[in-house]
Amino acid sequence: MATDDLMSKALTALDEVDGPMSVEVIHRLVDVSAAADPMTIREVADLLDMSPHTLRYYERIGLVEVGRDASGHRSYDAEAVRRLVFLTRMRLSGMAIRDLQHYVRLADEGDDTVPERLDLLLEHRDTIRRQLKELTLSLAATEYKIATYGGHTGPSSAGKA
Amino acid sequence: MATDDLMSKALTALDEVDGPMSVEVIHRLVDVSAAADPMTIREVADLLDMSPHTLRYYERIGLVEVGRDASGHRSYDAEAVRRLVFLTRMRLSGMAIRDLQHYVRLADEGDDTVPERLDLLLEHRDTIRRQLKELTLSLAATEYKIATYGGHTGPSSAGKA
DNA sequence: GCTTGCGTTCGAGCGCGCTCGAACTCCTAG
DNA sequence: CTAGGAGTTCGAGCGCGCTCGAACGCAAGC
Repeated sequence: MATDDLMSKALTALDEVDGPMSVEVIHRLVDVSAAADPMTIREVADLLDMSPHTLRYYERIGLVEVGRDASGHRSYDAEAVRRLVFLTRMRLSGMAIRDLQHYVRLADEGDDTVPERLDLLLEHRDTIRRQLKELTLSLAATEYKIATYGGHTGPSSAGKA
Repeated sequence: MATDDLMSKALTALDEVDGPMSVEVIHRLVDVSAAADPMTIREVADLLDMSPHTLRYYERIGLVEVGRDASGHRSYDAEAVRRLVFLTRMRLSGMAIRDLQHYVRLADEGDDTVPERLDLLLEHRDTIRRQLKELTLSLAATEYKIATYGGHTGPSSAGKA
């Protein structure tokens, strides 16, 4: 499959900014959260850069099922983590919680719903593409404005304040 | 100035999808709302793809000043339209209303605040770049998932339903 | 003249996606 | 034995960005 294409695509998007997080992000992206053993809520929260509050919220609205350990604490297995990685990736690209609930419901209904899920994904892909275009325009507009203000349009403003 | 660069950049982002709106969008982008004479709220709303409600809201929270005609109706002059084009462009790239209020306040204070405005723009530019990366990752993830579901990763799903 | 339609002001309401506080349980370290 | 810290459940609250409804004004067309 064209996984390498996707990878290189993703990697080219990672030049410049951020730097040290690129590897981590790629791992998250393809859910190489490999680790077999269950994680605590804190660990998952740190991994996905979200709060434990939000993780509990996602569970309670039915986005993910999470087991408990002996003392009643949440225990996120590989499956749960995988799903959460996917969910946060979709959230980051603007998919509504409502739609994720729909998707998850379909996923839980089994293979019969693959076509419908595929449709949802294709639609979302188009949405992302539209967003990319809008953002690119906004970037151009912002850089244009920066130029009129006499700012240089360098790689980053990181070292300013 | 490097306006042509920005233009071609923006244009390359417009291939594929949408088609007929590209010219319109470019016009909006560089606020070639050229038209000298004032516009009605409906016209501005249509131009910017937003509701009259929202335009009134923007005015009331101080983002833009709008005059009235003889019968008390809003009359958007070129300046107001230019500002609204800019504001919606910033909104589309995720700048918070609060920040736009700040920016507008600075703009109304005169040229002394140009450096601070420049800072805000540089920061926003970086934000947009981060978003572009996140979105690109999400797109890769989505296409990956589509592939695992057996979908072809063509240019668009437009002709499906 | 009267309706229709688009505009006005004002304040309230809403959907989204968290976010928080209270009250409680459990484990661990000192 | 006790204090601290991290987890739990439950329901309520909040910030954002609109969005709407009510009551009204004005101007054009039948």
